[in-house]
Amino acid sequence: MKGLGELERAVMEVLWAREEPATAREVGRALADRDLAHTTVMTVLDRLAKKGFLARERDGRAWSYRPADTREGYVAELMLGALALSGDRDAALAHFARSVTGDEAAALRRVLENLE
Amino acid sequence: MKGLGELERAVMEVLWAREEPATAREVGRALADRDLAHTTVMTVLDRLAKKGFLARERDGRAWSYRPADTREGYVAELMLGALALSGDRDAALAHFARSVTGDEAAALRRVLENLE
DNA sequence: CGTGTAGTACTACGCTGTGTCCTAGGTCAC
DNA sequence: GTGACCTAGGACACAGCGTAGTACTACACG
Repeated sequence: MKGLGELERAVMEVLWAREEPATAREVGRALADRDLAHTTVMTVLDRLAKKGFLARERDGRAWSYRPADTREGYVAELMLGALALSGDRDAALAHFARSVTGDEAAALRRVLENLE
Repeated sequence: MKGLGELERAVMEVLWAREEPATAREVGRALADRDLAHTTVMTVLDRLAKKGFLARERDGRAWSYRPADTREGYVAELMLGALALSGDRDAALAHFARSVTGDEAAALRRVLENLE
């Protein structure tokens, strides 16, 4: 699992934040503050689709994009990727557990208890 | 927290695997199968030190390098970095907790219980 | 003492990934 | 048909990383 670039992540944010799929035009509008050329948005969308982060389907003449995975899923993937770099996964997990905030540790505990 | 490159990580592995600090020559020997030029090893060591992953001190004429952090610490940092990308940290943590193996979940649970 | 060995600093080059955009060309509404 | 809108594909710059050469310094041994 590779991390994404700055713009790529911003684009994913836009798509994760909507329920609906979006066209390049719409994503561009959502990123209006960046003042990007339309083709820039298209290129990024295209690359993200090629990398499997987005699925696309026709919407009239245009393509409509939607995330292939949830944001949480993506983050979890990244975390697993980091974990995989470790020789001693348990030790790394322990270190990690001690690094999150108390509230998060509690949240984690709750999830783990309800796991089965 | 940025991820490291292939060679950079390999070099870190070498240093994490030893108790003692090591010189460029020693690291090069440990990576003998890669058949790297001595200067290549030095460059990588230098970059890692500049990035803060290694600390170095004089050892005769040569520099001796040792990791600035443990491997588990590094992995935990990476995982936290990934987590920080999430809008909803708890949701991402939950997703993550459900992604690790059962044994790892148990290990996590143990750590979290002793944390309180 | 000279010469080789080993060490350092500095510079460089190619490849890949990412941000950025242009140009050329198709299509639909009016 | 003309304009608005869309796409595909190519392009270019910049950064990060793998890789290494050069130039210079210091020590050890014959």
